[in-house]
Amino acid sequence: LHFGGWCYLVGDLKRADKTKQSVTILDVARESGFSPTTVSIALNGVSPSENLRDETKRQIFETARRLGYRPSESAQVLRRGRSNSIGIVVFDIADPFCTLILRGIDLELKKSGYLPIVMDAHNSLDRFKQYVEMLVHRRVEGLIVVANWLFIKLDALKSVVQRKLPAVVVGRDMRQSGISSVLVDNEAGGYLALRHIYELGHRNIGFLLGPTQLGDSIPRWAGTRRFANEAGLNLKKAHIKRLPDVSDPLSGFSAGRELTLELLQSRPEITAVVAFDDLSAFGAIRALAESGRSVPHDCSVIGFDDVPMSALATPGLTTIRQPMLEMGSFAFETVFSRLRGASSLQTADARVNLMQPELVVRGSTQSR
Amino acid sequence: LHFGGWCYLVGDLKRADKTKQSVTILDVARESGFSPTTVSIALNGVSPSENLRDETKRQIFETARRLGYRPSESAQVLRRGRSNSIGIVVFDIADPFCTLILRGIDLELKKSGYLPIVMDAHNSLDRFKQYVEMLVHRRVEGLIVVANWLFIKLDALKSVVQRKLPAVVVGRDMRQSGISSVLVDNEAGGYLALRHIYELGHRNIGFLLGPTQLGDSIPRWAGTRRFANEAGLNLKKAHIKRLPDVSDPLSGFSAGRELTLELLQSRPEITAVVAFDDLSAFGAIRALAESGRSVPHDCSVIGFDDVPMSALATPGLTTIRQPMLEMGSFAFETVFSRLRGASSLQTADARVNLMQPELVVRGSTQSR
DNA sequence: TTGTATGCGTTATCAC
DNA sequence: GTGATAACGCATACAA
Repeated sequence: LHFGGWCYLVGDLKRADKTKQSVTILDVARESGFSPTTVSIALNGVSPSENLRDETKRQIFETARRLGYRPSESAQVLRRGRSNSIGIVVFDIADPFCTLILRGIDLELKKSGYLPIVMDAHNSLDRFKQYVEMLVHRRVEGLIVVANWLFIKLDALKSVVQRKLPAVVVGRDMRQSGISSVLVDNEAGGYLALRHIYELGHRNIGFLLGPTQLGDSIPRWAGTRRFANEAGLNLKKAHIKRLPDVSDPLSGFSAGRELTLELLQSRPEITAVVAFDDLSAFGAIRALAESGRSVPHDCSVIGFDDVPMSALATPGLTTIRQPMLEMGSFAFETVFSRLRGASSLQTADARVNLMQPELVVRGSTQSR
Repeated sequence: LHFGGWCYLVGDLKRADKTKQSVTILDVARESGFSPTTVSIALNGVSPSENLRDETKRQIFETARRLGYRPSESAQVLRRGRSNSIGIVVFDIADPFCTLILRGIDLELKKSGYLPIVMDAHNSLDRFKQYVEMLVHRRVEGLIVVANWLFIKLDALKSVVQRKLPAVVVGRDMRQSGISSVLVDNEAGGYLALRHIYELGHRNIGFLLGPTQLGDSIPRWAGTRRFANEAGLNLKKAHIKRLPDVSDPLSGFSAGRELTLELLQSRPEITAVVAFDDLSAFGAIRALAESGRSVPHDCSVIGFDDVPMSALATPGLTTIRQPMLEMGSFAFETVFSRLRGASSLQTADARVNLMQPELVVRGSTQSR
């Protein structure tokens, strides 16, 4: 059904010259014969819409559909005073870890009708702060931060806290900033990793610890030590290396490689490496290959995260899986529930939600 | 400098009860003693702003800064009639290929002042169409599609074409739909891949071809055949396998593995595999390992794309690199230039921009 | 049950 | 050089 022009009624000639951008609620009103108010009420299904005659509603919907009417986002936002969008700042969109969390967020988000505004901080703290400010000024109604690497400045989110914006950080414990977090249970994961290696019969085990600045490092290592204590395993200092504090995301690989080379030189008796994460595990595997050892025959390696690559490498990397999709979905739900309950001013005490990790056994570990 | 309240002038009492959301241009006007018009002119640096007294400008800027004034996005959009945003639909945000292109886009985009609205289609054509419609209705001023896998429906972008929205597709040739594309030169890449393997002395070479539905497959294979012709190499049909048409992005790995297993069974004399892409190359490597062959000692493998994982695997994967960052940046520039020249109605003939691939030699290939 | 009038914050037009 | 005014498209209090 096609009309030539858009109905020749009063007032139309005035704007007939300016190329009509898009069909507004006024067009629907004129075309359907009702007032803009009635149209708005009917279309939004609000207030006294249940009192509208069914026939009226039908006509209005029909007309709107026929004209292809879509409400103007900016007009709605301006009028309602709510931006209808939530901000997402991801530390590194090229990091598969972040990417899977993003997808988890997206899965829930799309049901909610909110528009995600996602910004990629490129591993730069400056850019991160800048983007947070930008999003706050855009009046996003909530904020999700997807963190991976180093990221310590507690003040970077202060304007968010000040405005009591519903916010959550995935991958970092931000309690101290007064912001809720969604985290994997690093302690449990560290425990699982060593237990797996131990149960395979390994006793000479090298360890690649996380950078001191990274919040994950401490509990992960604590979990590992807890298992060692329970099992009566003696962790020798010379078998332990720590990844340096650097913000380059690829550094995990090269640092893992170098530290493993050192380890192998001083302690060639090692038959397993417990790496801080998958990236350093891949570095370790590279180092082992370079020093003529094969994985898993000569040495087992276990990682942490379960990035997609871990399943695709040969041998597949045994690792401790973080439930990234679930973490993302949960993060959104956290923000969303605060959005819903916005009226009842929840004190929104910053809480940390721990997700359970899971051992994924692949080809890179084998019994001794 | 802090004021209690926001200046007690006419009309203020009226709204003094409603909690003031944010500082508007009226606040700046009152506070600085000028009219909203003047403030707007000064702040935007438009029209007769050069005629404003320097002192006036200074005062206005100072006041705006002091009050922390930020213009309301929605009001600007509503008034100017331009959304100030461009839409980006990515086929699979969990695909590192897409992700790097996204970053390339972002690098240019952030300089431009446009807001990116990115949508993740999750490898679903339905969702893709839905998102395109959504973005069009949101009145984005331009559109970038980041495609990776199968994606053939030409009509999915028809509303974009109809509205003559500046648009570009990265990773797919969409000339037939009347949309410009940014692509790697697949023909050249296919040529480079085989030349490398050939120059290493391999003559019994297995091939993993791309799915028939995927536009990249044909030119890539054509390039390979061109080199074979020039070198007088006879491509034996039994050495050639084709990946199936499926849309699951991980299928490349498993299909690559299975086809390579078949290949090895029927043609054990093979000493090199030219894979369609990195994912199928990793599948091939897995298959080789499973059948007791080591890479590169017993068999060389070359991929295509250079996803980040290729550098991290052990051995590193030799591959044909697509300049993904550059492709992303170029894509944005294409859209942006059409945005700038919007007035002069460029017929915007759909053109295809080919980017040159590059051979990256790593550990997975070795001379025979 | 439906219509009128108003304002959200900004900018463009025009008058002074 | 600067300011009054209207309008962008929509939603709502209030009137009818």
